[in-house]
Amino acid sequence: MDDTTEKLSKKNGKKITISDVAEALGISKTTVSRAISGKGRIGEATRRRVLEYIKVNNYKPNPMAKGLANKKTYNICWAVPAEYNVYDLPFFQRCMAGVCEVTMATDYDVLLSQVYEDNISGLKRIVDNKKVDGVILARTLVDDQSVKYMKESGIPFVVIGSTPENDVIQIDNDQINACCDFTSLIVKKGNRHLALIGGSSTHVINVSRRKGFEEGLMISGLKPQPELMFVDKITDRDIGNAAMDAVSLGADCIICMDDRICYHTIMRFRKENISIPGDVKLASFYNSDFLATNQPAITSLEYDPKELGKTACKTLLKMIDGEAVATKIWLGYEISMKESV
Amino acid sequence: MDDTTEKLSKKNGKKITISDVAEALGISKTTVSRAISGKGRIGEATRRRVLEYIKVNNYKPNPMAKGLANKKTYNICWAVPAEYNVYDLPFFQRCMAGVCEVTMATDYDVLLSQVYEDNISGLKRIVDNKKVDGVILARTLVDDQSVKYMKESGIPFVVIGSTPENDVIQIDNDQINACCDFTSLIVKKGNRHLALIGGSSTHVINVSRRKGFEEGLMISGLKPQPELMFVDKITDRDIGNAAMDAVSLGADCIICMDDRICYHTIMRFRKENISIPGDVKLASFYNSDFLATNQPAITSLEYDPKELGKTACKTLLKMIDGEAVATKIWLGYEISMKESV
DNA sequence: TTGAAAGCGCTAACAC
DNA sequence: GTGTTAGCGCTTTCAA
Repeated sequence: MDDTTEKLSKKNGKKITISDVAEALGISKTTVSRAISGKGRIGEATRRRVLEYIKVNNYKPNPMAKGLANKKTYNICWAVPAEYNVYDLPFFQRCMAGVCEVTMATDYDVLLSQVYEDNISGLKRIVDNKKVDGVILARTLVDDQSVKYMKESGIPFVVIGSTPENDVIQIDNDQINACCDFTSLIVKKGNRHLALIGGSSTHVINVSRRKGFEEGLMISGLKPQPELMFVDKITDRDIGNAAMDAVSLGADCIICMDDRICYHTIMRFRKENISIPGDVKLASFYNSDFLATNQPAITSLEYDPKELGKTACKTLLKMIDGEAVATKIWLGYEISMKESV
Repeated sequence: MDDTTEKLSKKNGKKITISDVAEALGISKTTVSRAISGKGRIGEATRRRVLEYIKVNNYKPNPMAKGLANKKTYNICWAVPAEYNVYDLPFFQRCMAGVCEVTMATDYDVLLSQVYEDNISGLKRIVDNKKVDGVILARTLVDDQSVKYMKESGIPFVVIGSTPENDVIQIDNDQINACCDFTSLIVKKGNRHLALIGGSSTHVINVSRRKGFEEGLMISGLKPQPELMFVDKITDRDIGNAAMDAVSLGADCIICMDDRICYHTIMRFRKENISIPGDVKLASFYNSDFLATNQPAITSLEYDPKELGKTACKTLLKMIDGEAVATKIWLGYEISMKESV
């Protein structure tokens, strides 16, 4: 934007309004509005004249006024967990990048809300204050306050992940099948005693992964061994201990539910001089860049978080426009076999 | 909120407006408005009656209408780098948490904008569309388009970091002094050949850290050795190679400009069987959770990113309210000596 | 101390 | 095809 344009777009230092445009062109505000929105009948000539003028003069409609008039905000809410660890970060960041990429191509902007497992007041405020036209919940819990609240609120929303609640639009990778496939493939590689180390079972994703793991064993003709399944391991200490226990109990391969668990397992093994894959094999249900540079390379299940974000956002935008959408949208996954198994 | 309140707060399923409140109380909208805003004269009795009523009925003023009337949006923009390699950095997330914490205690919400080094169209759109009352730039570049654009725009903004541009409100840790202190302390520990590995010199922070490093050597009576200073190392490969070169050139200690660099250095050394601190010592100019659990613990400089976010946000809010603020606000740092040096 | 009325910038019936 | 008019929900003079 050069200086000339800059100056033209203001009127005594203030932004120009639709009235200024109308007046300058000697037509009514309605006509200008129609030219811009494309709604209603309007002569092709006038339409072009208006469009040309607003382009030259860099006129931008005021979203506040527009919002007030048609009861829309042109904002969506990206609700991310406030409690997370570094290892979850890449996931949410990539999802968010997907969301932003989609909104950039539309009239929408993204309002941020941090939600806690036990405190969703931030989300509530944004929704109650009518500051957004829809919301994306970045993760789901087994018993999820945000989901319940959003259902009551009546405004469009989607979740990234799955939920037991009915009638909720969900965008997810098919965790159960993915983990089932992954597990059975590892069994095919000759491993018979698979251990599982997982995080909090308040998270739907952890429950699903565990389920997939068990199914994977079953279809391989193995029985899940409860003593080799360690769940709700939150601290790095607990994770490390679970890993050591798995080894003492004779596990030949440990599957970690996520990268954080995998990372702490590796650290503990390094400390205890347990070699991968010599003493025990190792795999992870999710691969981020953290593990990407590890030695040895970790066998893992890979998803595309950015695509999740994009799909979630596109779906939400459709809902806001009143279009029908599928309740459940599944995205793919890839299995990446490496030296660690 | 129980069901009764829930129902009271709606009128045929729609949110109640200021008119509804006025009507119900048999007073004018003006009076209701005054009771809420606290501006203008109003009888104590009526004021309390109104406040009581809106509380019971859960009335929330519509920010769109409010915004249109007094030309405010009650949103601020949090502009973060969109580059892929910063996605995983906890730094920006923690800053953001600070920003959100502050806004939560006010009427403001946070609008997100991803900015690229060479493309700030997202920021421009948000500002041009008047969707925010102010913006926080999460990092600064040596030649920063966003800063220049924001200066022109005329709307309040602050930067986290430093900038050569004049009259820009900056919130930063004193990187130069911090890195200088840190470097000289490491020299005092008996190290004579310090290598530096740094990221892009388009970032102000990297330039400052390098400067601090050089000053630290000088005040310790050492001369910076150009061959031991590796900058603009972006990819994990380049970083690893620089680290290997530093070792072959006889460095006794390597200082990494940030965690990502430190992480990749560690990974490479692990691969090449170079021991820390046995073969070479290692330190980082910034410590995040990345390194927190590393073995051996990494000597590092520690900042408080959340505090940066909080301070930046508070400062911006003051500016929006027309208060005067200091141009440069310095936050502290701590040196944390660990086994790696 | 309170209220009537105008206006913020835009949209959408409803006329013409 | 275009304009008039009445809002959207709130704030703010200006009177009373």
